[in-house]
Amino acid sequence: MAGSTGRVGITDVARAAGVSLSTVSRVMNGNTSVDAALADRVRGVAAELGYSANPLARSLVLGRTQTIAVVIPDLANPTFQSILRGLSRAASDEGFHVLIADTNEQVETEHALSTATRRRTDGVILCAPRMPAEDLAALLPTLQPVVVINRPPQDGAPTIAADYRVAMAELVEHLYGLGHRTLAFLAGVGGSASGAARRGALADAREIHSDLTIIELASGVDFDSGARAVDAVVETGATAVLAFNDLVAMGLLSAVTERGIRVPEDLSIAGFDDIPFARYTSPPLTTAAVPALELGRRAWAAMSARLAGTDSPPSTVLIPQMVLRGSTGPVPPR
Amino acid sequence: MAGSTGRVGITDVARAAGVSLSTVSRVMNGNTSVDAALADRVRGVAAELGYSANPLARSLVLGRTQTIAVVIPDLANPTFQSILRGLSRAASDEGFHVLIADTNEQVETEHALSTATRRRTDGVILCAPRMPAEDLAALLPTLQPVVVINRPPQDGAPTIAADYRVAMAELVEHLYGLGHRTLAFLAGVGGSASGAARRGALADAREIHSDLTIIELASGVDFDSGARAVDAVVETGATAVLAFNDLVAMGLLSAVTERGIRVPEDLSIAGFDDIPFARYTSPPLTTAAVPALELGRRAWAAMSARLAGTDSPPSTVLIPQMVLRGSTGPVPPR
DNA sequence: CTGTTAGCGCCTTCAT
DNA sequence: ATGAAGGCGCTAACAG
Repeated sequence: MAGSTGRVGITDVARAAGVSLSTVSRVMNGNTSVDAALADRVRGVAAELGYSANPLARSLVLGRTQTIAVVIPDLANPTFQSILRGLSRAASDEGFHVLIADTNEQVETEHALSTATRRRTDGVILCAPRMPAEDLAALLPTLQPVVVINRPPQDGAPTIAADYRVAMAELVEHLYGLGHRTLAFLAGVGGSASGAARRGALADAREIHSDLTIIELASGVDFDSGARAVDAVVETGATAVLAFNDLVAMGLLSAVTERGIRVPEDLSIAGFDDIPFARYTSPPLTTAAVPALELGRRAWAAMSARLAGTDSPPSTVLIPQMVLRGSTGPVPPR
Repeated sequence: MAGSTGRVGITDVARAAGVSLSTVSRVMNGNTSVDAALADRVRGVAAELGYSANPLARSLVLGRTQTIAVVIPDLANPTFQSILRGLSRAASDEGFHVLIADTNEQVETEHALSTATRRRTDGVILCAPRMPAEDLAALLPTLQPVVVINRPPQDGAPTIAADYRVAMAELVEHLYGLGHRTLAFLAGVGGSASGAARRGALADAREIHSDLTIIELASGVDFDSGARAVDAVVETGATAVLAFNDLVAMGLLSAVTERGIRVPEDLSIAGFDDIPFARYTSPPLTTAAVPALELGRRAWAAMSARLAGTDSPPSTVLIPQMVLRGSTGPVPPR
């Protein structure tokens, strides 16, 4: 293939070094059964010609690509960005490449996209919070090896998740402790696993505190939906708000401030996730710190273990840490 | 290969349909020269067996992977995130996959990483703001097809860039118009192309306004470096600050507010980029809106054109729009 | 219109 | 220790 493609192939090296293809291949793969002197010569020639093996051809014959796929719902969401970053760096440290698939919050495309990316990679790391449980269970076997992020434990796939439920419970207790008895919950988009976990915590809290009212309000998962919820929130008469995430909290905080409502004097607002910006709003946001970077790292570690045949824990759960900042305070006197 | 790998290959389909490999291949590739009835039967069998062509094998023989590589300096930077997102969605719309390479701000690894990713893809989109110009020029030919983001026009590679210079000039004029005569510039990390552009605008401004003093201060490109710069900024006696980017501006804003310095009454602060969070600080940040999503889209469009053999403009420049918010105001009376 | 025959570039038995 | 040959799964001439 000499000059045909412009790229130098193993054939060129073999010819230039006066050896066979196999020898070059062996040398390039560090096979020690090659005479040291010969090996050196081959390496010299390879270096001189700037040769390195075509990864595509290697992938085909070896059946591995040194690449993994990461499927995430929305590249614009800071939490997924952090997961991706943790993942990407960890994988890169072990010489793996990362193919990203942003499903753009379209649950319908998740199946096709993960299947498609799987075929060009050695495995997929799936972050699909809203895929129905049965669909997920049916999809997993076709994706092996696969690791799942932020879903309950699964059969045949390691799971890395943050415990949204205990974190939410902590947040509620925090507000209850401050004297709040009427809470609004900006519920985010329906059908997500972490949403169900949050809701579970709220149900528990209502059980525990009979004098606690929590009003669930529909919302999206971004700034705008938080800002748009302002009227609905005010109408509930709640003295504190649990936002689905920090984005929603920030949107609400901004809209509420424009209305002249003071936070936390008139209204307490708690976010969720602790995205990097949460500490820079004013007041800074009280929230639950989901360890997204670590989630990403662990997801890679699980994948790496599966690829190596090592077995890893079937399910690891990270506990978000509540971080108290200025956006929550005592219930206003009435 | 029937059950050997567990995957169904073209051979299985051919056998099951009682036709040759070529026929299956033709059908799967929409080659119309196949008898309609036969084609239907083959499609039926393929569907039944859940067959679809192995992308690796196709890549090897076709010489294309339907994948592009994106090299970016830091996945944690909101601007690069937006570029990536715009890129990823545009590419995905045309059926292309995206391999990401986060160089983690290590200029030394940019060369190796872009070369490595190039070999598994059909082209690379390079975002390497701090790579020395000569290194870039030398690297480009080896990466073809390649498109470059946020660098001056290059030989043999389309360039998509925002005009940091005119945007910075606008910001300076804005502050000058408000009466500010002593400005501090938080200069970011040295050696970046956009940094040079910013500095150029500052030099111009000093030419134009002989009564204008701009003091350059070292800084990083993130929150912390902005916060850390607070003492140095105060020492300069500047009444307004041009931060390298919104991150730095937000860090400074936060630190300055803690000091009891009021923004913009005591000090004006301007950011750069208009990241999504810039409008949610308090006061909201005056900044220059770099159209990062659009940068990403255009970069893909340029790549797509090169891949198709179409020619695209060798260099497109987008003008950031200044957006005036609350963090800048009239110079304080003295 | 369909089947047969070469590869794509590389790794890996199998001989020697 | 080295070379020759086969094949990874697929597409693209080349025949019929």
